[in-house]
Amino acid sequence: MSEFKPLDPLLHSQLRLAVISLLISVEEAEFTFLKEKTESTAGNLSVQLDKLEKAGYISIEKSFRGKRPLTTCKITDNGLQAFEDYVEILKKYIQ
Amino acid sequence: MSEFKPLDPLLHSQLRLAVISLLISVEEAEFTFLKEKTESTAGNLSVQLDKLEKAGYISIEKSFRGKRPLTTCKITDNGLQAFEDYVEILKKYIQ
DNA sequence: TAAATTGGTTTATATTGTAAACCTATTTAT
DNA sequence: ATAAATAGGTTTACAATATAAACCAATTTA
Repeated sequence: MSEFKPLDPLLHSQLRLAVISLLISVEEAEFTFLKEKTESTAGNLSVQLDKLEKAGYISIEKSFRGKRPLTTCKITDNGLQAFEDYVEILKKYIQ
Repeated sequence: MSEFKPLDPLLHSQLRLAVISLLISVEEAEFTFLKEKTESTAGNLSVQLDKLEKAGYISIEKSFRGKRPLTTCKITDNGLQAFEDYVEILKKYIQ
C-alpha cells in the first residue's frame, strides 16, 4: 500500500475540480452559472465539461430557455464517488 | 473574493506535491529516498525537483557519499509557506 | 574485462490546459 | 430594415506540462 496513491487526473485539475465542487452543493447548474462562479472562459469551461461528461462524472442536458440554448449540468453517482475517493487520497498528501 | 482562488500550479502536480509532502515531515531527503517513496522514475523526479528548486521551494545539495553522487533535498521557508497556502486554498475546493 | 548497477540528467513525445477564433441565433439601436 | 451588440456556447490552434525513454559517467561485480 503506497503512501501516495494516484490522484484521478480528471479531478486533479483546477477548473474541473471547481466545477465538481459546485455541482456537489447545487445538484444542478447552468453553464453560465458555472462560468461565473469559476471565473473561467466559456471555451475552457466547454472543453472541461465535455471531459467530465465523457468520464461519466456529470450529465449534460441541452435545451432551450425561451429561444436561447441552455446547458444544464448535474453530477452523477459515479462523479460523486470519484470526488469522494479523490478527496480521501488527496488528504494523505496534504494532511 | 472569489470562491476558487488559483491553485499554485507548481504544487498542483501529483509528483511535486508528494515530494513536498515528504520533505515537510523529514526536513531532508535523498534523491533515492524520494524516488522510492513516490514510486516515480528517476527522470521524472529529476525534472520535478529542478522545477521546485527553481521556484525556490526546495534547496538541492549535490555531494558525494564515498565515491558516488548524492543529491539531497530540503524544503525552504518559501516552500513551506507555499504549501500551507496551497492547502488552505485547496480545502475550499474539497469540503 | 565485460556486464550490471548506481545515481542521476537530457531529450523527445504524448497529454493537457487554455485562449482565441469562430458560429448561430437573438436582441437592441439607428 | 439593417447594423451592431449580446447570448450562449463550440472548435481549433498553440503553449505548457508531464512523463518515459534514452543517455551518461562512474563504480562494482562476475
